[in-house]
Amino acid sequence: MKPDAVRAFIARLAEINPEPKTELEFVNAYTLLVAVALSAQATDVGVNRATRPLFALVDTPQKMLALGEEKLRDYIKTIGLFNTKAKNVMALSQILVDRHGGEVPEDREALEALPGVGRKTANVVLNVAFGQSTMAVDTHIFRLGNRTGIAPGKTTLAVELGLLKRLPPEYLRDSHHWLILHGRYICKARKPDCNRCPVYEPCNFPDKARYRTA
DNA sequence: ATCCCGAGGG
DNA sequence: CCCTCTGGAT
Repeated sequence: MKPDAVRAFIARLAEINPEPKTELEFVNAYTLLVAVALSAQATDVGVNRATRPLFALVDTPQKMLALGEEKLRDYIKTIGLFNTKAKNVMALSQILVDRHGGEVPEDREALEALPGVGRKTANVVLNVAFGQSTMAVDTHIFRLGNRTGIAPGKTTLAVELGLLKRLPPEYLRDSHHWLILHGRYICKARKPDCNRCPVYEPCNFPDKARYRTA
């Protein structure tokens, strides 16, 4: 996609949703970190359903350690990969207490050193909790990067770097939300809703006409 | 059967 | 690169 089309694409999404926000529920940087760590291969709706009662009681790593892995597992049983996630959240909470004064570190290296926290999760925390213009590439953004032609790439890292390079800087920080929401509700994996698409014009999806039926 | 705000291990 | 972990929704 040409630079002008990329700008038109993102500017249109910005126009529709001037103040985009995360649909994951959280009350502070720690609960955001936990929520994102729990979101692998799960829907936001499913994660929120599990974390709502949890975060009402547990909103610090100290409280998580006091809760214990068994009880945490009960809270997140309905989310996929719950066993690994429960272990990771406990281990990560212990590290926050031991090495970071119970706070969520504000740098990528320290975040990615936490168990269960990779580049994508670190990027979300840096962006949402600390205001950095990172681009967290999840399943939706990876699909959109390739499907629309904004930033094609074989890996999530390639798509991330492509987006960082091609998106206008002033739109960078919020683009994470615009793209993810567009992917979730319009440019869906199975049946992209090209009829309701606000960026049909600049989009380079080869099959877009085929999905505009009614 | 496929997808959902992935990460870690081999 | 591949595989595994995993319940819930469609």
